[in-house]
Amino acid sequence: MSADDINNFRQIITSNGYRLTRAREATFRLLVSSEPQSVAKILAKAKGTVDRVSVYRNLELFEKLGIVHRVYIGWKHKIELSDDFVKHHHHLSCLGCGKIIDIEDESHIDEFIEHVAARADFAPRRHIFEVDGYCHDCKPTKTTR
Amino acid sequence: MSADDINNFRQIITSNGYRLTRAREATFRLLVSSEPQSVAKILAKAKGTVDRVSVYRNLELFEKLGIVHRVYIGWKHKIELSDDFVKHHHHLSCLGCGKIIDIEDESHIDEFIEHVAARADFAPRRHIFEVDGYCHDCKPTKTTR
DNA sequence: TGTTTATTGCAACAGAATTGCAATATAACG
DNA sequence: CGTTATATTGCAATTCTGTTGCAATAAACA
Ligand SMILES: [Mn+2]
Ligand SMILES: [Mn+2]
Ligand SMILES: [Zn+2]
Ligand SMILES: [Zn+2]
Repeated sequence: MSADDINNFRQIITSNGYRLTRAREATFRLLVSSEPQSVAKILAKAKGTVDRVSVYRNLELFEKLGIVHRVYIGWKHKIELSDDFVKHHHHLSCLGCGKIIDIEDESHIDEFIEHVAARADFAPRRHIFEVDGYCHDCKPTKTTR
Repeated sequence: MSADDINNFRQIITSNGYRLTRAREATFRLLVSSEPQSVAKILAKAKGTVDRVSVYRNLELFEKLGIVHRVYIGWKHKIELSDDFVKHHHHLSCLGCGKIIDIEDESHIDEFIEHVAARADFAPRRHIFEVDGYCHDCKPTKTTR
């Protein structure tokens, strides 16, 4: 989380006619970790600083303004900083240890989406793509012992 | 929903040592519509016929037995008949009218997953892939008027 | 038809998210 | 600056979704 990110955040909030508040900025700072976080975790971090309700309301606002977006990992959704803050991408998530590996290569998916969308005369806007499985350390196939 | 589907269903239930009950079969029949349905919708349909709790418990069982699986559409999960009933696939879902178009072509995604997984020494198990956007009839780009 | 026990339905509970509203803090203006 | 209008907050109460315990019920099977 750079100073630039904070300025960028302030810019988005104010330029859209919303007020720059303590609760708002505190909530934004909780999203630092580049890894996607569950709402529960964010609420836990916010405890004592920002009220639950305000966290919910601001996450909703952030989503509307494109500051964050949801990703699905392990069949639960998590919140992740988006676009200007962290480039859109996908994940390999380990069912064993919970590790989350970023998938850098977006172009293949975009191509594929273009392909199927064209055939159905469909104009794509967003997509979800997440993979579950086992990481190097957790591969159950490995007969280490 | 053919008679075969019902027989197939009964076969799966009994051969796994579970009992074929009124509530169980009624719940299965609620899944008829080949389109994925929200749990809320299924519960609404079940109202007065099968208790909420039994619906939950049986959907869980169906999932365990591979009779249904979850898909993510519009950032909410829905229940869809699976595998023997409907082959694994993905969707284009329209933000305008709610229409859901099946994506037949699974091989491209599988290839892509193999590719990224190999690079990370990751053993993939499941994946989510869903696209939102606008269908032919709802394309906002069209300047019809 | 009787016995066994898996399954159901109900009620009570738990946790996540939402809503109403008065108190407060921000932004804008004189 | 100090004042004002109102967006935003925090708290309480509520709703919603899913879960758990348990006695009544009904499948399965002899
Ligand atoms: Mn990521
Ligand atoms: Mn489908
Ligand atoms: Zn792992
Ligand atoms: Zn449409």
